[in-house]
Amino acid sequence: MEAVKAELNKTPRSLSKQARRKQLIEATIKCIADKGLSGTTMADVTQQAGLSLGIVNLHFQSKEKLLIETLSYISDEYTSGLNEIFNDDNLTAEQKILAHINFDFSRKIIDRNKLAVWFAFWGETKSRPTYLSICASYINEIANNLTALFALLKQEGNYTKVDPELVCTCYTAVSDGLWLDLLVTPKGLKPAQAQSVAMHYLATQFPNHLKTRTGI
Amino acid sequence: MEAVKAELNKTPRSLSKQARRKQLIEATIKCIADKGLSGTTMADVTQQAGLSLGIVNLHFQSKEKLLIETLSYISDEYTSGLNEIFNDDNLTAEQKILAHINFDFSRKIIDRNKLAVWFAFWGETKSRPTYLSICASYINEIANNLTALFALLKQEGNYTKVDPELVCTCYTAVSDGLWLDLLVTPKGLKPAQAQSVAMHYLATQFPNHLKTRTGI
DNA sequence: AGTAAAAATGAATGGTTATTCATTCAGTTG
DNA sequence: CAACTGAATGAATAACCATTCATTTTTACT
Repeated sequence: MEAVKAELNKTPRSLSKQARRKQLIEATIKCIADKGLSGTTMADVTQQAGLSLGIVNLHFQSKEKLLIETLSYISDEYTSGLNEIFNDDNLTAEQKILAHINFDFSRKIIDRNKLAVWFAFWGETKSRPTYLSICASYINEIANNLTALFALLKQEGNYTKVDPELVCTCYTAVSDGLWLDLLVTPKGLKPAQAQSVAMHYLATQFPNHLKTRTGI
Repeated sequence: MEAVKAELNKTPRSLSKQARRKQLIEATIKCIADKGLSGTTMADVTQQAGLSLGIVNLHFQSKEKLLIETLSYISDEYTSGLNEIFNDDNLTAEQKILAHINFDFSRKIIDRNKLAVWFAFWGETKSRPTYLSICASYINEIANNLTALFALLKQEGNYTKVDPELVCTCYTAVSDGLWLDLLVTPKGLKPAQAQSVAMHYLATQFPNHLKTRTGI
């Protein structure tokens, strides 16, 4: 999240500090996936990182701050990936939508450890407003961008009956619901299947642009 | 969940025992919504119920068992409501689907306290297989019933291109995703809006039977 | 009313865990 | 190489919390 600052401030010391924080955040992701949010202790995290017990407080002051940084970390990864797509002037609206859906179901994003972290935090959202506030801003930003893309495609393809805002809400819900499926998997949904389900929905709205793949 | 047993075994004593368990489970739901799964202590639950500290261990043996019973409680409420619809021989396939969607977004079900509990447990699912096993069986049962209904409607309406299983997966994802929206609500989605989003999806598949309401 | 059984209470217990900080270790500089 | 600086360690601390159980209260039945 402070990658830029780290780049500029490039003494070996501070770089290593950045790296250590990242190492601890990634250990935290692993622990939350393995033991749940309530089940992860400082001892777990530091052991997972192969470091000593006191290290988290040294770098993050408190457990709570480590958790917040962990949520920010995966939020940033997701948002910045999408922004790259939105801001790529070489892509048409259709291509951006395709890139978006590809990204939503790419290995990097639907990694089950990270999904477990997402849902662990969402589950605590009502009781911890801080967690919500980290997500709230990016959720709205993405929704606005996506709605704009759907509006463009509507114009381009003369889909007079399409309501871009509705499609955005519905697509986002499909995507979130499929993420949950991928995490929970009693049915054993595979990433590629999940992606084609999402695609199937968009194809109902923009049939001339997007074709559903065969089968699920 | 053992309502039947309680009915048969109707001494005042056992009825009261049943009632006390329910009281504690409902206090637990409130606490999980207010303080999160990790933040809920025995003292919180018993205080919320207006009872003494030791009462949970008396009725549930342990905190873990209380949590499991709480998840079972809301699972059963959901499943039994849906089964009533599925098993109602007076309804056509179309009516059952409509009843299903109405139920999915009824006050009783999308109560934010209960949504918070659903997501709290789903967030821990990967690390606690017990939680998953409670949900897994009912998830598959509902999916089978719903798929069958979609297959019926397909036949009835000659929707040759509809894939009932795909529609079931997608509808379920939409519904789950909207539940998340209703819990998190940075956009402030209202229950009625959520329902019409779900309806909008089904209308893309069965346009002659289901009409989307105007606006979201 | 009297008694026995069941339910409820909450102080005490013991285990767990976040945080602190005196000490050790490693890297840098003159 | 010696002195210095900041990172890392982990034993000790203090707070928290689930569980236990001796005691009290309520209920059921005679």
